[in-house]
Amino acid sequence: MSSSMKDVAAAAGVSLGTVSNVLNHPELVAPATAARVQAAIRTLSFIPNAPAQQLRARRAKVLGLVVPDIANPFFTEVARGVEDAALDAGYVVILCNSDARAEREDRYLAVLESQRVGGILITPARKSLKPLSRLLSNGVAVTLLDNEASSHDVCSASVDDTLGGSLAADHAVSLGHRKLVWLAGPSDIPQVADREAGLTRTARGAGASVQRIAAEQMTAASGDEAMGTALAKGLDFTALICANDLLALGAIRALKRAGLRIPEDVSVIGYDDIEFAASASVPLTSVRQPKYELGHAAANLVISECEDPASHAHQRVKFQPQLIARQSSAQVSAVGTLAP
Amino acid sequence: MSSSMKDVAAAAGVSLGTVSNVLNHPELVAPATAARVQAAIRTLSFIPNAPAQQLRARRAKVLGLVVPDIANPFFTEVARGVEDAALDAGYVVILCNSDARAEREDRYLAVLESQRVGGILITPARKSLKPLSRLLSNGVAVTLLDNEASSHDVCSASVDDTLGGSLAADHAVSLGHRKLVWLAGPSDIPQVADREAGLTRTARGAGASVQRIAAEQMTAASGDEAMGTALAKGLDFTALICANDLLALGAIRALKRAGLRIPEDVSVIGYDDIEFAASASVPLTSVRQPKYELGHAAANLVISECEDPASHAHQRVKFQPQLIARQSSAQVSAVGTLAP
DNA sequence: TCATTTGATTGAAAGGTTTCAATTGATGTT
DNA sequence: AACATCAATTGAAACCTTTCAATCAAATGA
Repeated sequence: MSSSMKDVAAAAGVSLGTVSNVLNHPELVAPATAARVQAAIRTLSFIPNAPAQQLRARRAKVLGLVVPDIANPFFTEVARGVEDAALDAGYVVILCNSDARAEREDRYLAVLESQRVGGILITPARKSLKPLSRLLSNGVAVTLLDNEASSHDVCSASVDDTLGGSLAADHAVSLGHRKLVWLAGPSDIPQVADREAGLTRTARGAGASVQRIAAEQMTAASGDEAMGTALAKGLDFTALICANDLLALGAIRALKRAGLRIPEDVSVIGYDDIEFAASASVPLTSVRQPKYELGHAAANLVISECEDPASHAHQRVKFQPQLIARQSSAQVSAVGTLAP
Repeated sequence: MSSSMKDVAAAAGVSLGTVSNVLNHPELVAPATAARVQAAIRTLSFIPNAPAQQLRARRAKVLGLVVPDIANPFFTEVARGVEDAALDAGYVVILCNSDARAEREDRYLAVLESQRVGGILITPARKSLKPLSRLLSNGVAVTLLDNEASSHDVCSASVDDTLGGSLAADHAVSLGHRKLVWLAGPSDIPQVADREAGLTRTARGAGASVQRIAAEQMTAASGDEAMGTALAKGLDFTALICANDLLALGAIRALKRAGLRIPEDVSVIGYDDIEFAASASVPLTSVRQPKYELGHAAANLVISECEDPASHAHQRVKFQPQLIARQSSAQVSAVGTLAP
């Protein structure tokens, strides 16, 4: 059905090599010939066979995008940025949700290796870059997404999470809060660890206390559960800072169930500023990250490495977060909140 | 760097064909030989070259997923279903956001044709299947996603949108509402048209009136804008039914800005039941669609066609929607709402 | 023992592209 | 008229896999 360069060559009465030259090195071929070949391409509606090109080139114009969960609006927007950059450069994106599980991540990395993708954008499920070393030594371009590179053989695009944590703490403190609760996610997520570090440093520096709660996953359901459990045990605080907006949305549900008013009894601050933060039951104060830009920048980094590995210098792009104040946070009230 | 079957053959002291047989037809090779080959595969950590396999097979174990916008949580969940089914079957998914624009969709279809993908899952940007005919005649398996097939050369997986519209109308009517507003999206989206048809038929059958407003896109921003404009012009209604949840979330913002209370002054009903519907400023009554299942089923349809095109019979899988009542809808109040 | 069957392995071809050394034909130089 | 130069085109090899007809060796049957 679909025609090959051989068919085009026959139709135009030239050799295979010439067709290839028309496509890849037009300056080498006589204008008249080129026109004849182009005409043949159109009449046969020839479309190049990408797998054959990939076989020849030993690298595919394909990127693997490995994220914990595309259902998290943060990553959804990042993905849009990645995809737009990829399409512009003639690349295609394979979507890989690791569910933050090492086993599933490994499975995908093997698939991507098999596909001979040119580059991988990954928000790793674990700290070590070991699982990526095979790929790296095979010349696959790897860029860390929303993680800062610690080693020197990869690029990274990230947002300053320490600063973000600090911004959240500043905001709470400036509103008079001194008893903070930090709703963290799994402790092995580096972004969460950085936010926590920035938060606690800034909060304690300002004389505020920080109690730590951990949710099992970075989801609303998990945030609801963790907050519910903590409230049941008793908790003395006036502000809640969450590792991301999904946790915050879940936590708000738990707080409301416990009869607490937001922001009168508790101020809540999220992280990411997902689109739904603004339409939440209480519009959520949050630390905004430039999500689309993050994805776009990361994709451009890998692509540039793919296109010209020799002259590529690894880079670390770091964006700045920004605090967006909404109704979920307010001046601390005169009366304290519940004790056990 | 990375080793080929040739290397494995050399290491194991057998021919290329034997290595291939170990991988694809193990029953043909002597156990001892097989073991030797497997050992070589492990020591060389051989991973098959997918592009070469694809070239040979003339079809890649790759699916194209073409959706209007992955940032819409509805499609995000659908995508998760697709991806999980694909991974289980050893397929990989290329993510394509068409932005509901024909031009971008066409661009992606060309890319997917070039990639020689085995199958395509698509929520088309336009009614006609013309743009897909090339693919179809090249033997690519196509399954319509969230659209019912009208022709007989494709499978489809969809949700009964007419019923969904009807459920929404029933709900409003049963709460005593007689003046409904339908906040539609672009009129060329078939899902929206079906929902509207079900809605108006049921509503009028019950003696309720339906006024129509249209948003330009299926996004919260667009819903906010359309609702705001309509309210400014004056509107007499007690219930608002929206073509999807994003529109509803946006419309709620506009309603609140106009000083209307939900559900006291206006009942609002969404569509999709995205995760955030429950955490919205007013928990949203919505028509739930089995999103993950939809994606999963659609992916399994294409995959089964890819695997065995000969014995494949095209199918139309249709899911049932379900109304989820939350706080945004309530019994109509004694007093009417605002008139111009 | 020879012929036949069975089981295991091999070698070569095909799939579509790109690259590069080699060839052709024409133009310009002496 | 013989030669060098240059532009345009060609042919073949390589990328890696799968398939299938062909080969080989051992075992079975007569």
